[in-house]
Amino acid sequence: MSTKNKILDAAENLFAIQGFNGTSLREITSRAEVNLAAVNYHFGSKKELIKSVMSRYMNELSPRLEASLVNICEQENLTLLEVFSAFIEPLLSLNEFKENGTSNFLQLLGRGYSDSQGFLRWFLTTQYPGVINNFVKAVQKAYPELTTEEMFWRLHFTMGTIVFTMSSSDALMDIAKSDFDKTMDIAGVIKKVIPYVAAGVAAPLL
Amino acid sequence: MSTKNKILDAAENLFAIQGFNGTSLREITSRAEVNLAAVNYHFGSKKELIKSVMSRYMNELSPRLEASLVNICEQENLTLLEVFSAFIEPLLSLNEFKENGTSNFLQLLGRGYSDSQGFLRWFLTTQYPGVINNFVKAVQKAYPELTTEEMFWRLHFTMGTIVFTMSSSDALMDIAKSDFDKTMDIAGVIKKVIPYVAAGVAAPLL
DNA sequence: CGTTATTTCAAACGCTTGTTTAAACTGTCA
DNA sequence: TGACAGTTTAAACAAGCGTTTGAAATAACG
Repeated sequence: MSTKNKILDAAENLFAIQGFNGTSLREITSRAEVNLAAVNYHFGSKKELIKSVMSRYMNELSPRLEASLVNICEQENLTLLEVFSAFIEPLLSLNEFKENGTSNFLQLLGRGYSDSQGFLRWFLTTQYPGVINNFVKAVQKAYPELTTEEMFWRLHFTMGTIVFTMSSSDALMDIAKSDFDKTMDIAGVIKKVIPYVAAGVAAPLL
Repeated sequence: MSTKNKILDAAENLFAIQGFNGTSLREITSRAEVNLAAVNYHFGSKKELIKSVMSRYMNELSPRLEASLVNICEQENLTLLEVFSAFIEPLLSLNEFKENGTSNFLQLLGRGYSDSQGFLRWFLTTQYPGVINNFVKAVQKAYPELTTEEMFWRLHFTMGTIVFTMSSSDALMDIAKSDFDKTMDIAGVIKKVIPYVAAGVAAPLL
């Protein structure tokens, strides 16, 4: 395995657990068993390393996501639950792409919204605008009465729910294990959260 | 104003915007216009300062919150929307206690879940257990079919929605202003989010 | 007043951070 | 073989961090 990939893998796992600010280059290079200077040699800076870690997932995910959403849009009598499921399916497929892929990616996404003053949010929305556009289109088809403004709010609430849940999923799964003696994985958590957000978006207008 | 309070105010605002790890003591003391060593003199350490910032709010909020929840529990035919409204009212009252109180507190709460490897979560749940207990009781009365485990998950989803929304409320309100020409304040955002989370918690069991 | 106790202050401490340097090593091709 | 590009390495860099120090300033009290 190349030095570059060793760094990407180590960085990804540490970033997911400890956040971007909370992970030092020395931790990364020591876990990757490469020299400290290798990060700056191969990526230029820590910030660029973060972008590379995210891009590796987004380049894999973005086409699948758009395809899945476009596909579901052709369906008649579309429900919100189906829309969200269409969104989730490519996410879960990241586990085939990489071990713990789904979990890592969603946790990284969550970190990106709280760490590093939102530069990751800018990066994702400007680099991958097709995803959100197709998602909005699908929701609009499933729930046409929803005004654009109301949808704006509810989709951001949904984003928040997912992102927050994933970034603290380890802690939540631990509590669930000790309180209810139920072992849970990321897919299980997602199964719990989908009905929640679907119902939220589908909430009746006042 | 005392040095201690100057530090608390400066720390609170900076923590809310930049997170705990992202804010240095030098930033805090320079904005508070006090000496750097004052933090360690008055609070002992940065960690204790964080606790103090949170305690100032929790000591104000916790009794009001419990009273409001106990009060609503006496009602017949309780709905989830009423339960959440009972929770929100004391939160909004923090604005009378302190300028930007509601917004700051909720943002800090959000930071506490992602920054500093969750020690704040431990702090809050062990120091203020009454709040969550009463809330669970109220939800249970409004929606008795919900199992304890399902409620655990949905309440954490709700927490995530609120916390994420509040921590990015400034950005969201800006977008709403430019896209829909609608000026929004924190109370307005909360009015939007309440039906969403109420519907989420009330989602039918599969 | 003088004597404590409390609070402030500038300066330094030891440590960690991301980044850079220049030398050493590796493989490739003439 | 010798030369050259690509890569790795140990060491150092400057800057920032939380914390500690001991003396100066201030407040409180008999």
